Amino acid sequence: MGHFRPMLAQHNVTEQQWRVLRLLSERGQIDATELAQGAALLAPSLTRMIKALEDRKLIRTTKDTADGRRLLVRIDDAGAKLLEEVRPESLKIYEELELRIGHDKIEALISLLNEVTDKATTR
Amino acid sequence: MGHFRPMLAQHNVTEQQWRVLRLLSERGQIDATELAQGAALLAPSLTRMIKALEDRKLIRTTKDTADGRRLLVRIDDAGAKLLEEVRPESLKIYEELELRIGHDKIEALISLLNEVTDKATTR
DNA sequence: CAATAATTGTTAACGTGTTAAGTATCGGAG
DNA sequence: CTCCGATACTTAACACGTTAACAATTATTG
Repeated sequence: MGHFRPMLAQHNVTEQQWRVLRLLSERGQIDATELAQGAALLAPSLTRMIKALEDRKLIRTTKDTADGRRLLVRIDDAGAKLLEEVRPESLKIYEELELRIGHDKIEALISLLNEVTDKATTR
Repeated sequence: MGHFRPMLAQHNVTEQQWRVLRLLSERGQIDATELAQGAALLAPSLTRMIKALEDRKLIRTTKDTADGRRLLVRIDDAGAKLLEEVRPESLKIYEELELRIGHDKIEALISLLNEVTDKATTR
């Protein structure tokens, strides 16, 4: 991820915040729990992040009227704009990494990691 | 590492602190830079940790007389004792993991990770 | 030898990971 | 309808990762 961080830093966004924004861009309006799962964040981290991102108008939140416990989150204009600005460069970095490491090895690594974390978690 | 943390938590030591203590136990007295490299820690993290561990008498430090910039670190009695207490249980956990995942896959994973991080780091 | 550069470590500021405890709301059993 | 457990977050406390700026010491160069 060290390859992406400089680019993200220029936009004052962290890796995790970027992940959250991309997820919101893909899925539209979702609740915090789904967001946490999708972005691989724990609830406390997400709570902090939502505040920060909302202050910067990158996202917007509303309480679910049907279930008062749920917090619905969606991307805001500034967030969508940021993603647009970052996209071309991020695609380029991905391509470079894939070129350097090789598609097969990336697949193999992801597969092994999934298997291991799965078995290691299955107590 | 989630398997080790509960055990380490009982001794009020983090994963990283454990790594530092093991390294000191293996290598004897070494300077902070070597320690940081060996334990995969950045200098600022190590600075904080050294203070914490020294307060708890788990390690001891002295300034290098030959080179006044260097800080020499070695394990202290309480630290060695802690390692002794943790060792049997940690060996057991390693065995369980190896049993569950399989030796070959662990090797394959380590090899792939090394290769990938190497290539990904080479600019 | 003096000025400057490089090395070693520290401090500060911020964001995140992790655990535990707390609040608010929902849902179901009695 | 009420109580009570479950769910969805929030808050707090502490440790680490990361970057940048800084201090102290050593090495180099002119």
